[in-house]
Amino acid sequence: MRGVRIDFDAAKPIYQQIMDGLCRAVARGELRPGDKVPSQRDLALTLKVNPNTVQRAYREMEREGLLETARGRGTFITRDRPLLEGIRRRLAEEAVTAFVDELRALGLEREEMMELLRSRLESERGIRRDDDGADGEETPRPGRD
Amino acid sequence: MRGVRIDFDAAKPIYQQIMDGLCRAVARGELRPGDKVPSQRDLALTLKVNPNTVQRAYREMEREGLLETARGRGTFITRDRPLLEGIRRRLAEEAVTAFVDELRALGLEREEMMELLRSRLESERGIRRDDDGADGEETPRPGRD
Amino acid sequence: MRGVRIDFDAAKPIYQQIMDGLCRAVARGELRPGDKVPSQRDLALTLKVNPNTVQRAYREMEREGLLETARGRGTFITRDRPLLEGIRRRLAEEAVTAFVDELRALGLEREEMMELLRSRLESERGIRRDDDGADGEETPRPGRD
Amino acid sequence: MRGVRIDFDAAKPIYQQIMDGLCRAVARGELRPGDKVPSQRDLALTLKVNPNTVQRAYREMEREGLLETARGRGTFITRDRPLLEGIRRRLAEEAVTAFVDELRALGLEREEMMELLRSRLESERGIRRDDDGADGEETPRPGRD
DNA sequence: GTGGTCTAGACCACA
DNA sequence: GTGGTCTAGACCACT
Repeated sequence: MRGVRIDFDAAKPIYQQIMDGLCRAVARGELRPGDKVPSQRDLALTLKVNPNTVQRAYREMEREGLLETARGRGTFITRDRPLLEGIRRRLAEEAVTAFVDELRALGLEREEMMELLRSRLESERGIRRDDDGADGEETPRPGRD
Repeated sequence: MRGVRIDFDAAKPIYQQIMDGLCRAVARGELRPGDKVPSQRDLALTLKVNPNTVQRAYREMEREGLLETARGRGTFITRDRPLLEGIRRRLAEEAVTAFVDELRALGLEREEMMELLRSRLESERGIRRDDDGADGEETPRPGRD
Repeated sequence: MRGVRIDFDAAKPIYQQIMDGLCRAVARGELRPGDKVPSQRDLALTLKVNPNTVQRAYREMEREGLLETARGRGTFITRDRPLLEGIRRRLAEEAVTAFVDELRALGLEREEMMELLRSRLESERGIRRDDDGADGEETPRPGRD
Repeated sequence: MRGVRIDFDAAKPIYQQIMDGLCRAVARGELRPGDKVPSQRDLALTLKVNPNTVQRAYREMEREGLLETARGRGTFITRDRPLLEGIRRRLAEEAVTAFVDELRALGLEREEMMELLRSRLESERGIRRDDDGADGEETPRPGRD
């Protein structure tokens, strides 16, 4: 859960930011099938948001099948691995679609898109060196609780 | 303005969808510096939206410098080419940033991102033929967020 | 919306009672595809519940596809008639299933079930005379009939 | 007690599921007046639930008069046959009430209700053969821990 | 301590 | 005026 950061000024609602954070934590393997996620109250405290907001995020994710709640015991990552993998796939596909659609709408050709991405990844190579943590991604995490 | 499609169920506000559509039309060269854009009333009619909504879109774009209003004569794309190019650049950069950030959050490496994009562009090569390349909206699904 | 009554003492959450009431109003044809449903605030006032509670009911029904919201204009019954009919069918099927399962668990045979239902319908024939339309509740709570 | 199945994901509290299961076992004659029921510990083990949960179920049933505890000897089904029969009757009546109310809310007429039930019983005739008739819960869902 | 429901009231964005 | 989000805090039920 280390990677979840809330941007209170973002256009995206907080509860969706929480969902995104959790989805990605699972996609990255930081949270594994069957793992317990923080209690609504705990997560609310650490993120400094209202418990209701966390609850909404959890509820929506339960609807998607990502989470399962056990009355009085807590909330858990589903053990349905195919579903988890499907979510990861879907998120990646959506990212590609958004990228390609947007750039095509701007009139870029295939080669330009590839080049744009390549140069970005290249230029970031140097930058992302010391900042591992400012972004919160890509670092292997220790076991929780 | 052919490429502007309004999705009334999308999460994104309609006035922003209009702004996006216009920005992209300019970026693509479909609308050129100094061109007259449709009157607010006309655009509202063709898009079947509330005139207030078009007005808001135009107002915001005027604030950005993209549009200029000549009282009594209509509204025009600015002739400030650097500004137009800047907008295009900004949109493209934002798209790359969103793409890279999202995929990194999912744990993908540089090579995987490149590969993902390449395969998508490859697979689309045959498919996209009839639909003019003027799609421009991320998710064709209704209602969700 | 006439049939929606809230039982604040029922075990079933209020927002679900609202959902039930609306579903049934649609099933009965009282609300038709494309109809506008009361605004969250209005319904909250008439039912004397908190607007948030109505909102939750609406949100869940939107998720089910029964409702559609148009930004700033209101909330509407979906025009997807097959879906509506499907909901009606599902509700009826679930009722039958619950009935049969429960009575079978009590050891009743087919004929007994039929007889039980017949006698109930028979005995109600006289009672239900004046109160038609003022029903819409399912709770087997005290003080009825 | 063979018929008691716990659905940990169901909306209904586990202790009530236990109560339901026991009530029905008695109603079906599987458990007879004066019979000893499993100790709280044993039942908790076989159902894989928390002993507290079984305790609560037993406590509530004792309150209803269905169970009687003989200190040091165990817990027994009451010998009060009228009370047992009353419970059975009550459960059956409640089932009928729920059924009729729900279908009426959907706008069905008496004849349609009868027909709906008849067709269901008919169609099940062939299917139910192997599974002992001891199902008793509405929605069969997976999910365990 | 866990999640679930509900209220009251605030603020925002959209049409 | 419409729905959407969020907070604060209360109370409940289950384990």
